[in-house]
Amino acid sequence: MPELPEVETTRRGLAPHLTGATLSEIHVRQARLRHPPDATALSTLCGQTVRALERRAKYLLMHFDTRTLIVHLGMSGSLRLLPEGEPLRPHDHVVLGFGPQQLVYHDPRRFGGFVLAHTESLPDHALFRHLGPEPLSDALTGDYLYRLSRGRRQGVKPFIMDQRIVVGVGNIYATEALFSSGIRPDRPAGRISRTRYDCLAQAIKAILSAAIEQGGTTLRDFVNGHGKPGYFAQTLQVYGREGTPCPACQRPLRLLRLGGRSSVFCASCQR
DNA sequence: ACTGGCTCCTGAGGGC
DNA sequence: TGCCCTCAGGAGCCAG
Repeated sequence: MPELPEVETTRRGLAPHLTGATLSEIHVRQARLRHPPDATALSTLCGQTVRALERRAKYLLMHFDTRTLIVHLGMSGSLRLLPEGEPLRPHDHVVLGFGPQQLVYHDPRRFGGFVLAHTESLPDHALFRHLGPEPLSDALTGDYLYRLSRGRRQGVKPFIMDQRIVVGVGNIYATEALFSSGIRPDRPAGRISRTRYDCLAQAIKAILSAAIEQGGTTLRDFVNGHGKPGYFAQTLQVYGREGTPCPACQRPLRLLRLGGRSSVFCASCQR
């Protein structure tokens, strides 16, 4: 999935085409998603215009006249804009018609979905209430991570992947940011110095920003709003490269399993 | 309060 | 060729 850079890439690709467009029809072809789309509720958006397309964490927010349609891409989701009448493929679960173009939600693993919410109460919405700050905002600092991590024995990698701590950092970018800042993924979060958290916070921002610039990371099937892959995969230093030489010291990269997620790291460069 | 483990689902890839 | 196992970009829920 889509981590933050992939959702942001999708948002940037779609915004110029969807902003100001009026929804003409909605087809829910498969409602059994993690967040099941309610076809009846969604149909009340027909005739309304998209006022803005925003992102919060890994959620895409489609603001209509009276309500906001929240879209999550789960692990394998993508949105693409097609000419009306273009043939659909397997796992194209929801189609939003905007006159001559259609926005197609595709999600083989069905971990994503759609939630309709009242725009004015979005910050209080159950999906958003407990989310941490945006990683590219000034709220994410080394000092912030340092303070929240005190007393925690959990590994630093699951710690920075916890959306209550900071949003948008998934397995790929957590792995890369820890390599970049020289911190072992299994080091207890509470046993890392303020200085090293400064370095980690900067690495998270730098890597997410670079990934957005490159259109995100395509491992299997991520595509932006126009069906194009992202190019950050070629920039990845360690993710998915266990057993191959560390780009810095040439020693073989090792694999750990932390919180059920694979974590590649260099035992020599990361302490 | 934290933490790790399990779960939802489909598809790809490796070993035999 | 085919079968079975493991793993994959997320994240909510549960028990200890």
